[in-house]
Amino acid sequence: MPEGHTIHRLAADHLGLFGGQQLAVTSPQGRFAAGAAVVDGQVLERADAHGKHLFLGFADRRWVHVHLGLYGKVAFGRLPAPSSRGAVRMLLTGRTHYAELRGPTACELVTDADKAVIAARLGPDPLRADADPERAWQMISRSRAPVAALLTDQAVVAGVGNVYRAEVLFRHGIDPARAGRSLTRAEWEVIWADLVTLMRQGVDDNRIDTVRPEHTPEAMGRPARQDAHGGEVYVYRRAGQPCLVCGTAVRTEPLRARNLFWCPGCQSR
DNA sequence: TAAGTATGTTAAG
DNA sequence: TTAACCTACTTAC
Repeated sequence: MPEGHTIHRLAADHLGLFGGQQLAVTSPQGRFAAGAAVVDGQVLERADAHGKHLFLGFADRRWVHVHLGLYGKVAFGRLPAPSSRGAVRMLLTGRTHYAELRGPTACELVTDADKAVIAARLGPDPLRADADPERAWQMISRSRAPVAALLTDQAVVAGVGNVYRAEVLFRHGIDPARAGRSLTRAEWEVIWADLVTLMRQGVDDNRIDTVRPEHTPEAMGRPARQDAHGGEVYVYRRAGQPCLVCGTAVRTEPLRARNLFWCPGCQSR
């Protein structure tokens, strides 16, 4: 589930379960053994999320930088930890709970300076209070690239992934193939505001829901659906199925090695 | 049991 | 542009 909302939720959960505690930090799988040894026994002081990057801040300004990539997951549980299955890259053990990290693209020890370098190459994050959507607009309004590609470019907007980009474009009737520079400022402002709303909701619910109340199956008089990935969405992974609003078959096409989903009936603007 | 797919990024060519 | 990486789940046989 790793789009930005997942990472911000993880930051809050780590702080809530482990903040201010000395943690046992190990790498049962071994690939983070050296880094784990450095922070083992240290107090977790902070947790920060920037886009899809998670930073766990220990004493002496040492950060554990985690990027889940496509497969990474964190599983929390109450102690005692069960004998875990599979490869656990990092195991955190606190007073009452544990956290198991599996399959991340990145799990490494970094300094303040390293963290700043990562943050500097990211665009504004709709989930951060310090985000400046104007920075994204400057790039979008000058780009010939499709708006769908710009939205998942982490240098333009940080934290948006394949689900949020498909859904936010659907919600505003925008053709994903349109060039960034064809967007009006008003269209961008509405997209940004909606990303803030949707992603905050995603953090609270720990899943992605984008379907407006008036379009739920119940409201539309259709049988209830079950989306395999949890949340209720309009177009993501619904290729070939009828659009929840207009009935047109949802389309999919690869865009830069990711599957893009959209409704040709609703998204003509 | 095997094959296919995935909410992502990086490095090589 | 392509391959590589990492894990878990679903579907096909």
